[in-house]
Amino acid sequence: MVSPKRELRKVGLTVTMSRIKVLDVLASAQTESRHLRAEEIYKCLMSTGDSMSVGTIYRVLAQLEMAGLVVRHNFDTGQARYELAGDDRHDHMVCMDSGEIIEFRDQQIIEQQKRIAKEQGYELVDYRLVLFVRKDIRTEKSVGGI
Amino acid sequence: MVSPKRELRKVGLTVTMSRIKVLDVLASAQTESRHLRAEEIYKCLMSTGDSMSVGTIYRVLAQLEMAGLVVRHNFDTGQARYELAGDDRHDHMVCMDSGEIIEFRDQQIIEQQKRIAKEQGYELVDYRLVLFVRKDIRTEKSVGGI
DNA sequence: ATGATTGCAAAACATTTGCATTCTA
DNA sequence: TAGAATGCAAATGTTTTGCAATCAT
Repeated sequence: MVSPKRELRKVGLTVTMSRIKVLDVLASAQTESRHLRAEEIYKCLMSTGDSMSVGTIYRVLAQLEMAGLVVRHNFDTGQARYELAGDDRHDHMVCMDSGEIIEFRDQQIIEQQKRIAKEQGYELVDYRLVLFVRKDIRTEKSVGGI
Repeated sequence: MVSPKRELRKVGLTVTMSRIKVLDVLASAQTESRHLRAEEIYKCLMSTGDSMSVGTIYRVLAQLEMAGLVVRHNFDTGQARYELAGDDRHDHMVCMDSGEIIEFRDQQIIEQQKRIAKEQGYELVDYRLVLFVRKDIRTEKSVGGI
């Protein structure tokens, strides 16, 4: 994210402190590959003295998501997690032991999905893919009995 | 599902009216390839005169899920949807126009995922895959700019 | 100035839980 | 009969929203 202000203008949103602050928090979290919940963004802002109401955070996130600047995830059942949308579309794997979230990109899997959709007479518009993984200890295991 | 009672005993759950009724509703919904929300199960039971508290429905669904008799999905952000667990592991695509949910099975995509996990030094334990699709009208479109 | 944005608190919503009652084995 | 399951309602946790005050252009 070059400049929050520029990004906001580019997508037709007015430049406000709230939006800039939320983008800043997400940007700094991104360098650590973190995916934040609204509550975490709120606490993060509070800790730096930037107060903002939770309601506003949700509103800002919704607007940024609609504008395509932010992506919302639902890894687990529970709270949504947010991250900056980059040029690089990627998916996630979640380590079931450590809770660590690993990002990955794989063109092949997207092609497969397009193929599957087409086989049913549909066109792929979007998808959600999350892999639940464990450190590879050379154990032969299958998924869902397959 | 051969017999709800037998299934319940098999997984070590006592046979109660609530559990049987919920399994029945899910079984009849399954023939229409429906994935029900707790609220829908509740209404379905009410409409046939079988009253059951919402709290119980959630408790029963949680138990059935832990026992492996039921699978919980989170297609959209919002309420969870439940379906009977069958022997056949399958994934879903959601039509963005009609809201229709199509089930599909594809071994190739699972192999791809195993490969991706392994490339990162992990072992695939489970995954969530949902394709968002639209009736194929021969429009060339790409996903996420890819 | 004016329309969009925000704070605040209440509302909405799905889901969970405590406790007394009822049911299963 | 004992222990598990249920109804009911209150509690929870996340997210949304109405309205008056404030801000961006």
